[in-house]
This record gives sequence, structure tokens and C-alpha cells, in this order.
Amino acid sequence: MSAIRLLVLGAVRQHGRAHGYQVRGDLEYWGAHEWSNAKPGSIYHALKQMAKQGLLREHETAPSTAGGPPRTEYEITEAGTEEYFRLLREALTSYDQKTDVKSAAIGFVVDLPRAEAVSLLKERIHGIDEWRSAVTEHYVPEDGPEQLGHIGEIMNLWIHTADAEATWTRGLIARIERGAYTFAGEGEPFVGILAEGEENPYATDERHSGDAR
Amino acid sequence: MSAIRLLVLGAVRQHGRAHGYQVRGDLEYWGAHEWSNAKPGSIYHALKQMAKQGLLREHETAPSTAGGPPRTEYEITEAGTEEYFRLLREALTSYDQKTDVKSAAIGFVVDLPRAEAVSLLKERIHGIDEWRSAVTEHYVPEDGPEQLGHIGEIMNLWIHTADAEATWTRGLIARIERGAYTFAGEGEPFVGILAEGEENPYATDERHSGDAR
DNA sequence: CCTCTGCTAATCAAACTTGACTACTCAGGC
DNA sequence: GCCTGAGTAGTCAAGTTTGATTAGCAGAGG
Repeated sequence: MSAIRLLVLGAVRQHGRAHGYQVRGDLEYWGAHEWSNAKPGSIYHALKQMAKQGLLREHETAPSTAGGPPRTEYEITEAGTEEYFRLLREALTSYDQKTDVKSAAIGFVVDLPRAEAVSLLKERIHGIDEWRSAVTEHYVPEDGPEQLGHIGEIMNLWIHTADAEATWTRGLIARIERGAYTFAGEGEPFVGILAEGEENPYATDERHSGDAR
Repeated sequence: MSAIRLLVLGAVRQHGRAHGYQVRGDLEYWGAHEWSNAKPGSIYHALKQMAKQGLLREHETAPSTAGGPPRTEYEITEAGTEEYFRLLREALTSYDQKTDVKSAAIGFVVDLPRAEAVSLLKERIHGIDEWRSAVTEHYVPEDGPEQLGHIGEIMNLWIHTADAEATWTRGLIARIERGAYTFAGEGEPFVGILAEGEENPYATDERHSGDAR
């Protein structure tokens, strides 16, 4: 699974109603074009495709207010919202070492209730552990790792990466449990840029108040 | 860049001459179908495409020895070899957090001379360092990281991942410098599975003798 | 001796991704 | 008044990826 659907659904949902260029700008603001395949072509394709599949509702709109061709606006449907949360939960839960999906999921994690976020992340840890022991047990041949030669370095890399990610995930869980960030149902959601006078988001036991961009 | 071209070129090169099914089997043996897009369709497509581009030479061959449709054999050309080493060097040098390309590159690293491998990996470390400071300096707004809210966690993840990779890369460099594995021009290359009685490949100062699979 | 299963080897349509390109408008300079 | 450059909004062809499907032959079992 690529990250594009999650990103586009999430962006449209945050706006309530958005046209392609808006989504594109949003994702650029996120830096998503650098760490995922959220390039213009893919974004427009995803919008059309998901509209065809009933995840988005299409609104033909006036020939644009400020130059350029007429634009189409999109709105997320019931089915789209379901799909969005399905993708989000899956991205948070499953360990598949795709950086783009993972990053996108973190960007949207606050759309879930705090308790669920924690529990999904714990499931993720569990998945990493399982994957780790599957690799060490199954991929190391009975006769010891020396059978593998330099190929063993690939496994070594995987294990190293998995361990690093587990560590990071544990840290994130701890920060969330200590009250960092604003989750679903906890007041003004955080979108984009915060107002002045906020605490370090990595510090413990704090609260954010956001302002809609 | 996806890993498929590097994988396919490398596999064909190791065989001297190979048909698609053989390449497919090789990559499956590597586990590449699990950590990259080396699925049948992509492999056959890559073979045809690279043949069209002159990186591979196509040989129409007899209707197969053991069932199935007639098969086409491929052989790497001069241009293909150049492209192979270009891809390999690039994959080793540049930090782009694509696990598949990186894994593939490690699998083929011994096709380079030992000294070059070390120097490319050092360049990689350098790239990671640069990327790291670009992120910390450029992506943290002037007014401090608290501006970012939970979005800061994405950066946090990146930094964490980059650090883990730098650590792993330094370890690999150290092992190679201590004499691990058999590199280009150092005798029988390692391919696939080793003969009995070998040392731990992670141990220092040892030598492998391989046997062609 | 006939059918079923599994292996060999590959193809194909549908979906997705990429990078280049189109087309339109407005503000400001000449 | 007209031209240029920057920004807006999106399309398109070429290439890539995916998952399903095709098709031939061998050996096992009935």
C-alpha cells in the first residue's frame, strides 16, 4: 500500500471540502512530496479514482476565482471516512517498514482517540517483535549464520532497523500516555501551525490548544 | 528509483545468461519478493524494458526443457554492466531511506573492490549527516519545535531512523575494513550458499572461500 | 490410459506513478 | 495599451506495478 490514499483522504477530510490544488498545497506544506509519492499527478489520479469508488463526492465548481482552469471540489463520504480510518489504523498497527505510510499515519494519529492510538501503537510493537523473531529464527539457517556470508548483512540491517523503530515507538507511546498532543474529542484539534506561547511538544504532561489554519 | 533494475541486472550478471524464471527464482531465494517489488510481472517487464534499452541482450531459445512455454534468455551487455555498477554505487552512496534499494545494494556490494565499498559507505555516512542537519536546521521553524505539535513526531522519527542507519553503516564499514567477506578481485566470489566449515561472517579478520551455486 | 495436481514459464489488463506540458489569469513594468 | 512573469489548476502520454490468468508438460493415482 502506498501512502497516497491515506494522505489525500486525510487532507480532504481536514478541509471539509477541497479541490486538487488545495490538497496538493497541503501535502507540500507537510513536506509529503519529499518523503512520499504525493506528486501532482498521483494526487489528481487518487482523487478521481476515489471519487469513482464512492469514497469522495465530486462537486463541479465555478471556473476558479483566481486564474487557471475550472476546478473540481471534493468532499469525503461516509464510505471514505470509513476507509480513511481503516487505512490509518492499519498503517499504525502493521510493521511493514514503509517510511511513507508510517509518516503519514503519524501526521493523522490525532484523529483517533488517545486510548486507541496507544493501543494501536502497542500492537505495532508486538508486530515488530514477532517479525523480528520470525526473521532471526526462520532466516538464519540451521547451520548458523556463517552460511549467509555478506547476505547476512541484509538481515543485520533489518534487525537493526526494526530495533530502532521499536525504541522510537515506545518513546512515542510514553509521550502520548503522559498527555502530549491533542487527540480526537479533546477540544480544538491541531492543524498546521500553532499560536504563540506553546510548550515543547516533547515535554511531559502538557496540553495544546490549536488554531485552525 | 525502485530496486528492480538493480536486482534484475545483478541476478542476470551472476548467471551469465538467464531466463526470467531463473531470475525470479533467484530473487525469491534472496527473499526479495518480501522486501521489494520483485514480483513476476515486474521482473519480466524489467527484462523486456532493459533489453529494449540495450542493457540486456535477448536470446530466443528452445521451447523449454521441462514443460511450459518457450523461454527467452538474457545476457548482460557492456552498457548493462555500466548501468549495473552505476546503480549499485548510487544505492550505496545516497541516503534516501528506501529499504529495498539499500538491501539490494548490500547484496551486491561484494561486486566492488573492498576499498571502493568502504569509500562509498563513508560517503553514505556523510550524506546522512548532511541530511540530518538539513532537517534539524531547516524544518524546525525559527520559533522552536513547539510550533509543530504532533507533526514534530514525524521529524523525530526521521532523525531516529537516520541515526540508527548511520550506526549500522559504521558497523558495516568496520567489519569490511577488518577483512570480512570476499570482494571483487579477492578470489572465488560468494554466491548463494557456502560450503561447510566457515567462520562467523560477523567475526573480525577472516576470509571466505565460496562455491558457485 | 486417463485425469488431476503441481511445476515451469510467461502474458495481460487494470491500476498507479512520473515528469512534462497546457491553459488561464492577474499584477506590474514599459 | 501590451507584454511578461508568476501563480493557479489540471491533463496527458509513457512507463511501472500488481494480481490474475494462460498454457504446456510430467508424474501419481485410480
